[in-house]
Amino acid sequence: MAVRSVTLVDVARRAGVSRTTASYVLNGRAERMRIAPLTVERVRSAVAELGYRPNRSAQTLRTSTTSTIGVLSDHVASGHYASSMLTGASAAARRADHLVVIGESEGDVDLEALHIQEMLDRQVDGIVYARLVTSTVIVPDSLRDQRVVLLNCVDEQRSYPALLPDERAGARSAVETLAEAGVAGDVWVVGDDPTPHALAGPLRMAGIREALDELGTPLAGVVSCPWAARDAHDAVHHWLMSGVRPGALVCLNDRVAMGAYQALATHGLDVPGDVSVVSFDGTELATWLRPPVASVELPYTALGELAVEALTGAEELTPSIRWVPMGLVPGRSVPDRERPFH
Amino acid sequence: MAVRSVTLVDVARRAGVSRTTASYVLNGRAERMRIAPLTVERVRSAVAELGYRPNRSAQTLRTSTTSTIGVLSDHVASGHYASSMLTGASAAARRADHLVVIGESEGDVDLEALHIQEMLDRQVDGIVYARLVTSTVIVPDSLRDQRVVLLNCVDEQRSYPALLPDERAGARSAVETLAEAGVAGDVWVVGDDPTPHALAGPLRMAGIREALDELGTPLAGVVSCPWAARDAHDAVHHWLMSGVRPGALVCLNDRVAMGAYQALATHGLDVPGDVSVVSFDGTELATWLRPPVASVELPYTALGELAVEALTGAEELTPSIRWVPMGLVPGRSVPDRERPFH
DNA sequence: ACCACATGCTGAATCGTGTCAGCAGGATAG
DNA sequence: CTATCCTGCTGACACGATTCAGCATGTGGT
Repeated sequence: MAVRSVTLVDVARRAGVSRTTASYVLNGRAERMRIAPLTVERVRSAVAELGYRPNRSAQTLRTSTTSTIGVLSDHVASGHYASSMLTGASAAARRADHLVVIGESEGDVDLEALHIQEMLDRQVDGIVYARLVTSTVIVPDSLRDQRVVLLNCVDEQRSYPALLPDERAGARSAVETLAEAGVAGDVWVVGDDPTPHALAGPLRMAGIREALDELGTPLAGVVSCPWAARDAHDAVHHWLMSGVRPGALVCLNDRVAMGAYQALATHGLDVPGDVSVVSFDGTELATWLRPPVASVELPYTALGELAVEALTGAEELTPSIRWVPMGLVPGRSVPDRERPFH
Repeated sequence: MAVRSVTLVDVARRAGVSRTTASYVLNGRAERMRIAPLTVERVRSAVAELGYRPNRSAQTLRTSTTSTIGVLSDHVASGHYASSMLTGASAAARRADHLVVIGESEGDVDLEALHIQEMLDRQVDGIVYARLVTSTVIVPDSLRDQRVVLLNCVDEQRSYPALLPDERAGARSAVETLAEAGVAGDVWVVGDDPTPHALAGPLRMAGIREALDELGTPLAGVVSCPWAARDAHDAVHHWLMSGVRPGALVCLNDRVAMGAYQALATHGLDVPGDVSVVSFDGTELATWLRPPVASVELPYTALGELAVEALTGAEELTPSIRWVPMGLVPGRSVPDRERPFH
């Protein structure tokens, strides 16, 4: 701070060349500008000896680029998993020599506007507009004409590039997991579509129905409840009281699966002995249950990475939806076909 | 982008004054510089009419300040709760008209060094050096002479200001919760200190022991296990097999509590009817258990806020540890004295 | 001997702002 | 009438980089 830092002039002086030449070397224009290899070498070693680091603000002032990506989200944190989106974003940013600045709107439009203003003032090179829960959004006008990628959401006009988890394919793989294990008996879904703008529910349901239909074993039914552990417990508990004995449960998220586990235990039903269970989200919670539940993973890390890669890459951004594959976090909640009685 | 943005020159021209005068007005130096009130007004309205926003990079180039705080962490995400630290940081930053840039080192020293370099290159006004798990750290040399606040960690030399959860007081309040509920029978701790540099375990143990000693009912014993659901289940399960019947369990974190719940259920023990349970961390997991477990909350949001406030504030940063209070997330895992039988 | 051309480099303008030093002109003092 | 002071403003340099246009010098062709 106190010591005046090394500037390009210092480097140039040390290398015995002009500032211009030094600049060309550092910006990889040495070739095109016909700088002699020997001179290039002199500049390079001057940089190394002096520990020169370019002043980012000065560069920004000239070039209007900052090597910075803004990530704007309604809730960075609250969702246990969503924050791994930041992990992905941060990693991708580093690879591209960028930095990530974050803004959390907490669902408040005014707060969001302020964050956007701050980011634009700082001339971020691109903005990731993210939602915790997959949903349809109205992108603020202030982002028009900016480099924007929507993460886990889409705008109604489809005028921005968007990244969404491929829930449909994910749902199919959940059903396939059950099929491969040779699950006998009826397959039921637990949960339903809770909020109006949320997209995951319907897509998951569609994928499940499709896959089951193709297998010739249509969905036995749906136990409807909000996507929370407590609600799921109560719903499944009452449902089991009626005497139904399902072969498998497809829980629409891990918290629902947790509630279902609790209810199954109360009724003396063993997982996977009596009932198989698969779930969605792939949170750590899935691994904490006994037995761990097989869960279709929300690809938050990949979403974060892909979004930042799109923004830092040179390619044009085209408005279109990209469906990001969901992996399966394996569990012991489905019988193992190889060793069925282990 | 295409349209050249409004600069201070435009404002000055419109107000019919020099750039200097406009600058003085905007920096609140009008008074000291004896700018006539009428002139001030003219500049103000020119700013409003033109929608002028100062160019941050140009300001930085002159002043060497960026109104930006860097948050450097080993794992922003993986810990379900830690990310609320970012929520706090982001909120506090907004209040101070600052922005937060993040860097996740994933425990890799080289990666950390790169992130630090990027942040220093961008001349952040301060850095929050954070750890997911409370621990003793060695702060990289590159941060010497920078404005740094340690969050959830301390350096051995105690040469930086540090924020730590007040685990000791938190542990006492956990025990008090049990005492107030009139818990009968022996109190046992589940868990132990798992990793060498982690600080939370010993502090929690110390607080628990102190509080119990003061109550005249010393700790009955410790069921030792790593801080994970599965390990806790196995440990508690085996322990219960030996016939012990505890009055209350103090679980050293929520995942341990989850494992303990599973084992208690296997042995037909009811919470809180047969055994009371309190826990630490205050994650959402605590609320998902049946019944929800009372848990001493890690104050991540507050830590984030306080760290950023310290860095954006004008006060000197003094090397010292500040213990941040931990709240109690209420649960139904302890009998309610008012209505003991529900 | 002359022009054309390639080679290897540099001078100077520019980005938008902050701020020191100083300048006109009127009021006041001696 | 001159010297001094205050009021209200402005000129010009600096921050550290990028980049266009141009300037010597050598080299080959006719």
